[in-house]
Amino acid sequence: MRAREAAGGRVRVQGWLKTARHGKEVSFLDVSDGSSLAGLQVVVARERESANPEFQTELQALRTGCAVDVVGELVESPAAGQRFEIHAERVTLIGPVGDDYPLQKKRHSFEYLRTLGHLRLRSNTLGAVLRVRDAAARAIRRFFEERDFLELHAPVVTTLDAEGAGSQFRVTTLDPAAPPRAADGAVDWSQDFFGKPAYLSVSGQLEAEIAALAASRVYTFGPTFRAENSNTSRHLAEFWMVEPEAAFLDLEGDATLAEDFIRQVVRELLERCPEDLAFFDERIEKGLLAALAHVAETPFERMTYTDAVARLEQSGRSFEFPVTWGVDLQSEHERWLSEEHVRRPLIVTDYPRDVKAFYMYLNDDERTVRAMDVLVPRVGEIVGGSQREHRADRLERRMRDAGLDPAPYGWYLELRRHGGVPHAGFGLGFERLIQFVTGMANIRDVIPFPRTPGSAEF
RNA sequence: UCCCCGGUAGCUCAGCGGUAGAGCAAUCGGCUGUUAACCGAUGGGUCGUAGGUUCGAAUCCUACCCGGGGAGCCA
Repeated sequence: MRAREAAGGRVRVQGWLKTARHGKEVSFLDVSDGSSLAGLQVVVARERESANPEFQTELQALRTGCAVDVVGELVESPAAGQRFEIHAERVTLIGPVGDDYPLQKKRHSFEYLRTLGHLRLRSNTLGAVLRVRDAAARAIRRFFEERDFLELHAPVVTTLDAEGAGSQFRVTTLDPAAPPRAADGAVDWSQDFFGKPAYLSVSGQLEAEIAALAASRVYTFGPTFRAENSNTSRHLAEFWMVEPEAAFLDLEGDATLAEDFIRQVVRELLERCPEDLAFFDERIEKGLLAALAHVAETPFERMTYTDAVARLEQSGRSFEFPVTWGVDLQSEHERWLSEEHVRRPLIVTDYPRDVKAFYMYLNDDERTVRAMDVLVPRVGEIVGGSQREHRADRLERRMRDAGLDPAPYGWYLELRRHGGVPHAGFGLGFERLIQFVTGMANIRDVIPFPRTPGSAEF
């Protein structure tokens, strides 16, 4: 249905009615097949159908939600509101709707639409989200392809315990009512499908490190699972994550990669989804287009954690959680920094060692690690990444300091002992990126089928 | 998981101790090259669930369920 350059010729359109306006002599149907925000206006002159008595009754049934098949001539529209329209020669009602069709030709609340997971994708907003998601996914793959990153298919089921990435969903085939038990009464996981406890992956990072130390540059793009009981507009139990990992890359290069990545994806979306983004700008978040253009054109701000803390302390603002060096930045701190202080995306680097994961590269000051977060206005943290600790002795010491048993991570240490090199990567929450570029307030409305605590429809 | 707010017609909401309302949708009719069209009429609700207070509860109290906002955790 994407608009053609010129009128003329016989065309066929199959889709669903957004709205129907019936007059005495003429009916107007707005047909959409979901390929674009704007539908196509179909003009049905009643006299043309007068030879078909059945059509008179069928026309009555044409209303919002119906599926139709239209054949007619594409002509320039005489009226304002659309460039082209179809003068119908034949309109066939393929799928009628009942009186109780729940989507109306008016604005619905997103809360209500969430109760209609099987129909909400037909709404303007969710349809636009679907198209922007698709365009963003393509832009992401294009970005990495241009930079010679291999797409790595990391496993969804894992037996790794990825420290610090939240609690995991267990994967098991054991009978929950009567699992096999060892002599001491504990569940005997050796009899489970994989012979040991298994989980849905919370991150592909560790596998990506393995691959990066073989193929230099890789990225994963796939679903990720967190069993955290998080009830916010920014968290899902199942979400998509992009995780590049590159050998011979330090933190500065990692931050540059993240910045180039976000700016290129935004730039491409501005080029490829102008209609949908204009809709979000008008209906969802005023000023969105200007903000995105600003992101595409302006370099991100960068500062160290230490610097960020100093600026927060000098801000004169009273925060609910006081700022002191050594504690992680709170949401309110991140928001002040990106939304009010620098007013654009911001990369904070070199966080205190104790607030970050054990695998991050320890700086010479022994107090901070080579970590970075990309903070964007409105959404907050969109990227978290680091240069990884590639020095085996330091890595093992940090595991012990963190209270971890190095034994299960033997392979991880071995990767460093055999041809280890400096390497770095980051994780980007795909849905948060979509929130950022669409202005959608709730993450549940930027994924077709959201999974959250207590909710997993379809 | 914690704090706050809310569940009244299909949808969005008003009513906040005295027996249920509006707009939109639906149904019927009218009008119109219309644009979330417009005009008129009609139908439609055991007021989230269960208890309690009261002569009387949508309205006050308690518990639970569901939804939203914020926080924590993080992407």
